[in-house]
Amino acid sequence: MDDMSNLDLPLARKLSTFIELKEEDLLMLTRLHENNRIVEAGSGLEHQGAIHHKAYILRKGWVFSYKLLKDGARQIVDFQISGDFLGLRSLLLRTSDHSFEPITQIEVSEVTKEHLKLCFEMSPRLAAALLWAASRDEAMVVEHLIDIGRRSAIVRTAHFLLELGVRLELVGLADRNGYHCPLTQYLLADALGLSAIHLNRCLRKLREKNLLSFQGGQVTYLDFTALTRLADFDSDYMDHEKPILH
Amino acid sequence: MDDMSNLDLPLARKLSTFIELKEEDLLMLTRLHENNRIVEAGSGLEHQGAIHHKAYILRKGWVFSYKLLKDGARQIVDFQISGDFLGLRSLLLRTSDHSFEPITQIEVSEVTKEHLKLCFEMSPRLAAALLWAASRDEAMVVEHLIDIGRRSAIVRTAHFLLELGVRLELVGLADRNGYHCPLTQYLLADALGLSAIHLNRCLRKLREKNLLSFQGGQVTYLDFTALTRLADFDSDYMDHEKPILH
DNA sequence: CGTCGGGTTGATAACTTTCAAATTTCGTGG
DNA sequence: CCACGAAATTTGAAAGTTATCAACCCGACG
Repeated sequence: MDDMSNLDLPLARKLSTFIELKEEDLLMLTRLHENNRIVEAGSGLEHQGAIHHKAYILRKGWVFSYKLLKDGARQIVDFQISGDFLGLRSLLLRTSDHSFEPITQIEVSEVTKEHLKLCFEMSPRLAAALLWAASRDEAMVVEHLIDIGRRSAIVRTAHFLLELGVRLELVGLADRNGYHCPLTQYLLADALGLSAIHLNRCLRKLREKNLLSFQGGQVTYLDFTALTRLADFDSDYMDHEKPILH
Repeated sequence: MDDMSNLDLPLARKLSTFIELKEEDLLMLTRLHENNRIVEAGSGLEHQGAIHHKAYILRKGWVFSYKLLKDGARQIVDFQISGDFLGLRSLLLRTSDHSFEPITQIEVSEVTKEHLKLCFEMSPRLAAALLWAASRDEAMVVEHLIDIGRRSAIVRTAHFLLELGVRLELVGLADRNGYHCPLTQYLLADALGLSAIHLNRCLRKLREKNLLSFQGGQVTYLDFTALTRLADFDSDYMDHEKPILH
């Protein structure tokens, strides 16, 4: 059935959690996924300040978006997972303000300005849903900001990993026990604004307290309730409702 | 002339920097500004988790958006100035994820879900421009994230104040000498993820180095070039082009 | 005049980074 | 299956940054 092949797309799965995707929306979604590429881990996708006017839908794999500072420090802004957009903003603004790099081998669908225009014209419902998804992503950057600004290193670590878990659940890549996570401690540290060494100690503390373990590419919740309590975790900001155009 | 009265709106001024506002756009913009309110400094506008489904355009004054943590700490996510949106996201998602509070007396125009719908239908150009503006605001939250995550306290302070200056320039409230700034050191500290005491020392250092002074509600650049160099400041991420729908 | 919010300063404590090095893990070729 | 090298993780010790606590100053305001 056509529906099945479409809901096979992580983005469709994500969107369909919130709006009922109609025939024309699924059609448009399929068109957005026509131009596919596979990119190997480690290759730069887009460079700071480069003019691209291209965006991607991440179908499979992990990516991080980051910015390098002139002193060589790196701040990771976000990790992207299946169903997320890459560089949607660079379609709207002249410069792309940060760079992307695949953590694993990834599969992406290229989305052009023309795609988006078409989408706005042919299926405004879908366009609104996409903007809703983008808006939701923004909400998570805000939470990330709060993590870094006002939470202690250990709380911050716990909170971030929980948040990541909820996102992965949305596309079926996590459950209440934990999830597979290909991040190195260096990557995670650069996301959390910590040194890798200190992060390592925080992870150890979380493990020793029997709250969460992050080993061998696997995040495991050891005591979910206690963990959310420690992390001051509240998934409300990811709560969902239909977007404005239904 | 009608144009003049419209460009008198800070939002119109901001948008018109990037797209040519046509008759129908200005008309729609005017409609968005029909329902006005004045709110005194210090009164809460919207509470964490409250369901509002209302947004505002800030016409005059300063607002901060923030989140309180359960341990009482406060992280300020952003300051809003003339022409900025308040709570646009709460129109799209069920919960508003953080609270707003006016710093000064403010003038706002209330924008409802219906307004936005109408806007999408009647003037998609304008709708796109509004989304562009929102996207631009998001880009600034990202820069703010980088400030907090990987810049030292003093660089962070300088960078943030420069960024604020550029935003104020867009609506005619700053020039290359500096700007009026009603923030207290406590507010600024909570935005930067610093203690007020440490921020105070950073400000002193910036003053002693003859880079920037922040006193008596006035930010003054003492040596703009040296300041941008210290702050690793690059306004590229705020660069502008026409939004996708022209 | 007294209070209050904001700003400033010093001393101390806590947290986090940096540097250096040992250990473990993992992919690859022998 | 084992050896090897590279990458990732872990630990210790020392240094640096930032927070916290406790005052004190100052101007606005009733």
